[in-house]
Amino acid sequence: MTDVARLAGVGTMTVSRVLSGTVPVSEAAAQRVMTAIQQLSYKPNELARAFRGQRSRTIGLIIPYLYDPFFANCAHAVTTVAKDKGYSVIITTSDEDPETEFAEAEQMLRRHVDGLVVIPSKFRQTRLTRALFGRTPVVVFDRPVADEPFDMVLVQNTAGAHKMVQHLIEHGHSRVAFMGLSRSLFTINARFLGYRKAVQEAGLKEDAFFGCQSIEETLKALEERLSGPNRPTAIFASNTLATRYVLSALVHLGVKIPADVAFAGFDDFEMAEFTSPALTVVRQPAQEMGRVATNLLFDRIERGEIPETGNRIVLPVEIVLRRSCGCKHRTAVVNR
Amino acid sequence: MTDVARLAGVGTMTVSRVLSGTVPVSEAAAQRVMTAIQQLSYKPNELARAFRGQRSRTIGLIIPYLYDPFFANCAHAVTTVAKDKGYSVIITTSDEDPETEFAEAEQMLRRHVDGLVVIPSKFRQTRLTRALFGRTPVVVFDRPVADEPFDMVLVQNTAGAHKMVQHLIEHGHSRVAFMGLSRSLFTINARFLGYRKAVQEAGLKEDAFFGCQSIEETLKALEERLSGPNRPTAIFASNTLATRYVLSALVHLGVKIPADVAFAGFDDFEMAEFTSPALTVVRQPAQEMGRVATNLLFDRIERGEIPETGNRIVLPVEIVLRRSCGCKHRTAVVNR
DNA sequence: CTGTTAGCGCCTTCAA
DNA sequence: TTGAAGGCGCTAACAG
Repeated sequence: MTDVARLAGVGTMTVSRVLSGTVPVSEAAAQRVMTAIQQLSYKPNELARAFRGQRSRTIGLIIPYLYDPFFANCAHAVTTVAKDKGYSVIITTSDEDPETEFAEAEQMLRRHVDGLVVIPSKFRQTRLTRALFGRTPVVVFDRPVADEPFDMVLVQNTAGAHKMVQHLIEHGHSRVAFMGLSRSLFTINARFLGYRKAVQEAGLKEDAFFGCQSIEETLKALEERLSGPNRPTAIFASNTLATRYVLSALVHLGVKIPADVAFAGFDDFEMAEFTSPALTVVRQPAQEMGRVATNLLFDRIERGEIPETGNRIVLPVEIVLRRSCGCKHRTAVVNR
Repeated sequence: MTDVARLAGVGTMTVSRVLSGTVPVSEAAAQRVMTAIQQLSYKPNELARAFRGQRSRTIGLIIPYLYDPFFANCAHAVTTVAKDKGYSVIITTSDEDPETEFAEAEQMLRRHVDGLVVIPSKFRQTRLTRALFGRTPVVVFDRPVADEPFDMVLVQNTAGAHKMVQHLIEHGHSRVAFMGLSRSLFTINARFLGYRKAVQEAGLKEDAFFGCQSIEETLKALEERLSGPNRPTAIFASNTLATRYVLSALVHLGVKIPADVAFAGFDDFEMAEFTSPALTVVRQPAQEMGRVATNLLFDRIERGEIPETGNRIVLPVEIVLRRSCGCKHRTAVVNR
């Protein structure tokens, strides 16, 4: 910058002012500065700028995994909004581990990000607290943090599952099994609650399995159930991973969908219409959620305010009726 | 830091040394410093550290999209390796646009990243040059940059496609169609070259379509071909997007796989075994590629060297034989 | 082993 | 409208 100033025959402050454009600078000086910048191909040092100023123009993004298409879609929206705002994004994965998440959040704070967007790890185990972040705004999404006043953006997990299971019941199924990973994941638990509500309302018995950690365990659980006396006639898988394991098990067991058992899942994915049969699912707006969360964060950053009690925004889901539930018609999308 | 030093009754340098751990500090002083850090819950300012020192302990990652599971997997590996090394990752998407890519690369340079990992946008259109980056190491992967001495990590696009198409031909197909997005994408073109080689070696006629930009265009192209005189009996789709569009078109046209036409794709994905029928594909090691590229980058960063001519590492692909090609046996993976 | 000095590049403050 | 001074938090280099 000193070089630019010297070449332009002005002080460094004039260069700074030309760059920021906030304070009036004479036309002539501005011209000379611009030329000098060109000639020297001067690049402002954002590190120094962030260090000196109050803003790093960087936000942090913490998600469980990037290889999961759902989280990747969320992340895509975050990076897109940030780019539009001229912000950089520091990204990291927590691997669903509260300790990693905590350490990564601290690291981002040490890097003085202007704000964070986080998909928190396991509910009631996450160590993220409002106090940890001081005056740095934070928006959590997809999953909430218990008892902390963060802004949060969620989807209708319970209502979506409820509606989906109702649909299965309307197909005449009286034994619907719920397949999930773990109740310690907020979304899975919320979906389970929707499942339970629908089942209870219909006067049916609930049958939930929370051990879909691997193909093997899922297969074992399904094998038991399907050979037992209260054989389920429909299965609701609470996320795409569970869906995959369930489908694998069903193929392995030679069970036909929807003839032998009907199937519905939570979370749509690109190939869902080409599976055999096409899958009926609850579709959640992954990118929309990331976008809303990030916009909310920028609101907070721009206003410099930390809310006493965070907003809670709940986005609607859609029911996508394909074939696995037993529907005969063409694919239909039902808005709630 | 001054506060910590005062509380510990030492100079700031001692605090700095305790933190970095590079220079010996007396046991007693170190203890007092640690206690003071605890008490004040002091957090080093990484921004200042990066600004002052030579290293920002940050790398940049530029990929076309994050919503594409293949790229997301690549990104996952990059962030994982970086985390292991104690580095942060600034991520951004180029949207396959050379201008955006260029601007984002400059932005990262202004942020003084220690190195960059990039999946370059369109071949021969990308504006990334060695000169742009000065002494900052760069590793490109998945796709090369023409005429620039970057380190690059690729997969066997041509050989994989060649082998896959050979397999189709071995099934007795004499008219194999190639479906792709655009020859301006390096990978698609490389796969096309493998296709062409296999077709020519078998003395067959090539039939390639490069307009799979949308379902509609793909449908139109396929409709023409399948109703024409030289109806293809097998289709090779050169990436997952093309696969999706082709499957959609085939469903729409009521064409049965593999009875009416056989099918094979490039790039495996999680649900490929549950499509109808299970898809035969070339599997590329997405995470492995990201891992290798990032390790290579850290090598460069640690050695502080910019290669005159970049390394070119080519990773092997696998052929995953499922049902869509016409194979009757169970899924088999063939290493090349 | 430890402290002092100095300065990274920028921008806020103040004075001209 | 412009420039000079000063300092953000940290660490390399040099004393001690």
